[in-house]
Amino acid sequence: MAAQLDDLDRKILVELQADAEQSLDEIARKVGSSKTPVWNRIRRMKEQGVITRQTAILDAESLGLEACFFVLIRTSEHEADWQRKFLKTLRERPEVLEAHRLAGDIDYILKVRVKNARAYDTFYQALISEVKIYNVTALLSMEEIKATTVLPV
Amino acid sequence: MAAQLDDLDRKILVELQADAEQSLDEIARKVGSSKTPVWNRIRRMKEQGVITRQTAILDAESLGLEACFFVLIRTSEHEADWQRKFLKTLRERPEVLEAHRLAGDIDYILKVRVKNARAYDTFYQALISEVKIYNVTALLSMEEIKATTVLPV
DNA sequence: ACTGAAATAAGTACTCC
DNA sequence: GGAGTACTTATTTCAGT
Repeated sequence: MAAQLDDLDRKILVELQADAEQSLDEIARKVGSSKTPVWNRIRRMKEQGVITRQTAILDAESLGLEACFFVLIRTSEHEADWQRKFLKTLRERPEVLEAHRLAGDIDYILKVRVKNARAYDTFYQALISEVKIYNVTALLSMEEIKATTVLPV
Repeated sequence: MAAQLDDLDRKILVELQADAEQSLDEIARKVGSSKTPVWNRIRRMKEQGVITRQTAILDAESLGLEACFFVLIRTSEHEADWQRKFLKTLRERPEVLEAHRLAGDIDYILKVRVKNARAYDTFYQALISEVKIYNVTALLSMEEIKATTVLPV
């Protein structure tokens, strides 16, 4: 699954993660190469799935999404049918930004972005009405210390 | 802090979040407008900070980052000096993708992406050697069910 | 694989409505 | 505030090394 990447590829990825709006010329200059090889490598990395997509990152506060919760979920149900329904709900709800199935004591963790605590409660009520959940702990974020999409390459 | 956005602004944000590589013409067509207003609105939203930046999203697996941990941290220290050092450490470490200060029982939550469990342990040892921490629980992700940068607009 | 240049397409700015 | 258009700049392709 891990792609073969050389130093030049990695330098290009650093630049694209920092700012995907830079022109090819600019990226080429920064990584010490020229347009064509940079372009060919970007194309190859897109084909290989190393570069998934290019997106605009928005400021949650500006959109009025001022509350962020991490939700720890324990469940008693582990049947295929229950899980399918649960996962479907998570994928469909736009306020769920992340969802992971965990090893150990806690079964799932979610990251949920909403307008305020009331909106979280609405989400929570909807979630537990759709699927049976044994135990839920919501952790309220007071301060986003760091949030980056930049992976170390 | 919340910006005033109309329907057209929101439609543009939907498109930019879905795929920031689309041309202005394409976005204009999809949102039912023309180049000039779309361009002016994008520029305005960048100035206002609604659009933070544009970035390439990479596939963690392709980069060999196969392990993801959520780290719950309790601390006995709440002095300004300790906190400054702790936050500095988190911001400097590229494997820490997210860090939030929480309300309640648990003080901090981190999202950490590393190559494997051994790499996590290296990170953990480095962290606790730099700052005094009362209690740490690491939750290992078995499966990334959902991970999106798309905010509901 | 990289260089350089040519062809195509997109971004930017201006005028008019 | 939006449409149309002219101008500038970037992306993409291709021949040559």
